[in-house]
Amino acid sequence: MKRTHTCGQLRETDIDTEVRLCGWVRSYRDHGGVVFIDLRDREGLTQVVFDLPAESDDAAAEMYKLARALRNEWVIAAGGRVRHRGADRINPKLPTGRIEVLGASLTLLNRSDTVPFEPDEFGNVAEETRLKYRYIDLRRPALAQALVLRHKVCKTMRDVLDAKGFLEIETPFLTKSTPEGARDFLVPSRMQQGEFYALPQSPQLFKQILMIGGLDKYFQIVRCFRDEDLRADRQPEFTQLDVEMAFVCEDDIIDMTTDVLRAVCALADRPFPDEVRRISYAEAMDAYGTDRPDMRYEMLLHDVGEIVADCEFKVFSGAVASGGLVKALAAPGGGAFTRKVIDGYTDFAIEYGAKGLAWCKLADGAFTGTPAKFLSQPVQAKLREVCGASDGDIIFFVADTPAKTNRVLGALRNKLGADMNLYDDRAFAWCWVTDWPLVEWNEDQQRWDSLHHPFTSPRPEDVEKLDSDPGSATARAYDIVCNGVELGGGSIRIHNSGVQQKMFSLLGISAEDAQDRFGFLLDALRFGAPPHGGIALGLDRIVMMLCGAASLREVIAFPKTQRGTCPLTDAPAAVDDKQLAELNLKIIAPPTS
RNA sequence: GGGGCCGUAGCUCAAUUGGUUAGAGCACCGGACUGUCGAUCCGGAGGUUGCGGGUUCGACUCCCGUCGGCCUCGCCA
Repeated sequence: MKRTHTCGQLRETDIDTEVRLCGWVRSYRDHGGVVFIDLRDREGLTQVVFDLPAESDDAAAEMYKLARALRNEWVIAAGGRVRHRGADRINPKLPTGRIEVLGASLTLLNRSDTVPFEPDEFGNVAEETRLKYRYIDLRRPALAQALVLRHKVCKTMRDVLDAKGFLEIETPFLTKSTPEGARDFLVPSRMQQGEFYALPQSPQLFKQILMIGGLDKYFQIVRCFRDEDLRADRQPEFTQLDVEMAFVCEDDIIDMTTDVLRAVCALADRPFPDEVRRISYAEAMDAYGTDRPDMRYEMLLHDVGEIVADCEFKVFSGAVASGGLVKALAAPGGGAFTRKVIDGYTDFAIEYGAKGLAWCKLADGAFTGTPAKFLSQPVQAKLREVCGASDGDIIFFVADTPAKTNRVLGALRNKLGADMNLYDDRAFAWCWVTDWPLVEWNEDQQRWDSLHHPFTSPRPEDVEKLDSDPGSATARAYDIVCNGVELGGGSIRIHNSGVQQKMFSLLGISAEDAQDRFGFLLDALRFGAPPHGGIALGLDRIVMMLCGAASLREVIAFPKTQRGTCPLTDAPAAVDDKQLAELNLKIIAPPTS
């Protein structure tokens, strides 16, 4: 039964070799006197030919009969000699297209029912069907190749880090709920009834403990769990490359990460810059309106508050007067946008929370649009200059609270960039976002929230600001961003118990609460914790980007639907009463379905 | 929790203003064919139009509800 080659392997140099291939019938072409079988495995496709046998040869006749009976997705082993196809029979679409195997033996290993869909590159099968029959979908070359790439990415990450002296160390999946950040997945404990483990949102605290334990230079390719609503780029379980080092500062982590990413991009044949640009959080927000700027194109945001502060257009001047932010974005050539297109952008802005979207078209040296008549000539001139706009362009304005203005106009910039084809789809624009604020004020909860997480260190010179002016304290945090997608983030951690306690108290976590939830960390920090820091990279997103996929589901073997279900296994599902009884649990409100 | 799109044969889709027998391609079954390569040709079978209710002489089509999928805002690093 053993195969000698894969279906993607044979070339002209293999001509006259006796081979044996195993795989799935992707298609069959029965010409009566000759039968072609396209045999597929995860490596590729090879054509096997069966010629009409001599009448006297019963064994060959039997084999030929079987060859004619083969159907799609049946599993076979076929042996024979490799031969050239002949100059006029070459299939340039296949890497193996210059050769074929002349079938001399054929074993039917298994039949297949008629498949619900053909696992080929044509067609467009409903996602749910693909997930339900994932074993068929996985035969699709694109999906198989994404998983091959994923494997190679993981291997490269391990090789690079191993060469740098890192240790891969596993951390628990059954751990403690720390209700910071995302919602936890909970696991009831049988032995400690009424108590729950939580699946880790990340191994954050364990890797810090490893540093304190002296196992500096740790990494792990690890599953993380977050019970939040799904998106195309968000699954409830996802994989991180998690790294932590002791005795380091920001540049050490950034350099290490850059080396990893450079190797990963090289393996996928993707460009990676010699030097990754760095941009501060403040600059990113100012010019791009987001903390994950898409640098594939310019078209920057401009703060025009000062220019319009005293203008007659109350939407602008009113926003400035009440401490808001007025920003503008000039779209080159946007003067040609129809009313319908502009209305579309207005709806888009409203989706993101804007009250509306003001715009002015520039033509013949003048502004048109709602705000135009309230903007004096000098104001119009300044807007032109600041936005770098000229006749034929359109300027969009958003006037709101600083956070909302940035959110809306930043999102609009992304949409315009895509709609107007402002960048090459194959471009990769990397940047590090640095100098993050340590905390931000949460208006709803009336408290400070950490931007990164509560274990991120402030800059040493900013520690005292935790008391005086927390909002102005800068964190030793950094995010790696590519094409407007956050691919990872990390920080230098707090390694001083007192500072950590101060941080908790700033975040409104009482001393008792802190001790209850993070006591083990606070204890550990008192027993010789070295300075340390690290980063976590989103593996799924990196692979998704490298293969240009539109969804995480294209790079995960067994992903969940948007409602967190698995059509293959039908998870999640009800459990036996016996199982519940062992856990001393009772379902009090049965699902209303 | 909100907004949007979608659900018709195994798969991908079509079906006029609400109109009489719901069509096509692929897959499947039977047949033909000695160089195809998403083979071709001839024939066949295949449907509770997601589900439940309603309006109507008549519903794939309109209305209400419900289930499911995808995108997205909120949420989430």
